[in-house]
Amino acid sequence: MAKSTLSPRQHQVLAFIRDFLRENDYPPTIREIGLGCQISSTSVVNYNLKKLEDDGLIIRSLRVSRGIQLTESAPRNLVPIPLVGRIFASEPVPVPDARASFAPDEAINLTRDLVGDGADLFALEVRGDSMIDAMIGNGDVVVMKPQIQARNGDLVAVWLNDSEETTLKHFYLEDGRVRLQPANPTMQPIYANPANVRVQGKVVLVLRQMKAT
Amino acid sequence: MAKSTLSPRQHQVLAFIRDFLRENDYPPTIREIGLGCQISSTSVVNYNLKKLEDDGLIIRSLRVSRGIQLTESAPRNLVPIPLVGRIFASEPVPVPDARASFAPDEAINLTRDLVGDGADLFALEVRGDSMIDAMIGNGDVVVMKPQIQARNGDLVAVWLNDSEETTLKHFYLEDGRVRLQPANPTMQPIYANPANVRVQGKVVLVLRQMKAT
DNA sequence: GTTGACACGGAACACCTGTTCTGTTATTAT
DNA sequence: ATAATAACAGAACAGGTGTTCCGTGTCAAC
Repeated sequence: MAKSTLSPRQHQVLAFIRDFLRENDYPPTIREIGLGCQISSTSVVNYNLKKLEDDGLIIRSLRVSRGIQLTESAPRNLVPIPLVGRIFASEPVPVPDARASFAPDEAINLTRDLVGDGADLFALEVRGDSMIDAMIGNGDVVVMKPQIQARNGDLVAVWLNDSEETTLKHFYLEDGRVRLQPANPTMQPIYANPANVRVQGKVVLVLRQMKAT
Repeated sequence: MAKSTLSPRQHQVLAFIRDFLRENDYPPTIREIGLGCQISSTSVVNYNLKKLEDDGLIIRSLRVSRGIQLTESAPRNLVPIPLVGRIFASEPVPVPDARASFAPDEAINLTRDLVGDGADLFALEVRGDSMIDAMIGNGDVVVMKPQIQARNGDLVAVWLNDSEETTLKHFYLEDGRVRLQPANPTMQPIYANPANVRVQGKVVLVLRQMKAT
């Protein structure tokens, strides 16, 4: 049922479905396929679709309009990441609620190969030059994953209780104290008491967009 | 027509469309949306869909069954940018040929709202810490647009003839000489003779991806 | 109180859509 | 020649589907 030679018609139909899907984002109807492939009868289209399904090239949903999927079609690889606010040195990171509703008009879409599954991720726009020792400047966008605990080496956003500021540093727990290492290797680390630092999230990705020309 | 706050219903509908699309690869009908969102009337679904369309979140094809596309996942929104090589301080930027063939597995896909039209763009991976005064570190990826001339304020990759190195700086032509200003405002500019600098391209975007957990 | 916008329900309509049935034509095997 | 099969056309049907019209209730403004 799987392997057989495709007739020219079946190639034509398959190609049409691909093109149609690329153009419209939804599959064609039987009659639209007929129109696009110069097939005057719906039964003939249905006939060839059945062949394609027998060959495992498409999957049909019975009695469903436009119920055609390409088996080759890749899973959706765009992940919308809500841009939930800004990050200042003088304020804690505004970590969003677990399932807070977000306005997708304020979202950044990235491919799955960049951010993986993308669950729980959120983005913040950096204001001010206070993160410069993390090589992050004014206007940069940081994509973060909310988490309370950090592992050694993670670039995390931490709130320092006594100095009352947010900073982005590489996190190391060693000898009972926390070393916060700037990403810029020419700068010196900060040492802090674990009780004094509150990890708010881990930086997954940094995005800097230049002004339009 | 574009800017408004989405009602909970509209969030619910939008989320349902996303989930349905992920599950079936084709968009839902109005009645399927109503079923999935506990909306008993098709007119109400239609009403909310119209709102979503007015907000630019979906695109509807009139009188077409399942004629709904998410603007966020429109295929035309994705721009593949070839990752053509690495950039060292000690070598000129490897600007690619106009239409050199590139393997798609070595490409970065970004949305059009980030990089615009995307024509001619190419990406380079930065090696070494020599670009730190531009807030660009080892492993960062820079997306560049090839160009010979720069406008004041552009962040450009330039090759310095006499010191024989590549650097990323903000470009200013003033009083017959070139001022190369580091993006990091705490650092001092370099002044150079225009004959000594060769502009190779303009930085459009910087991407920094953290190591996987 | 009245008005108007907003969100929703119900019903009806016309068309779309998948399915099925009956034929027709050309090719190939027997 | 005859039969079988593949590929196609046309028509008809039942149900799906988008659209539209007419309501109801709520809420804030005036």
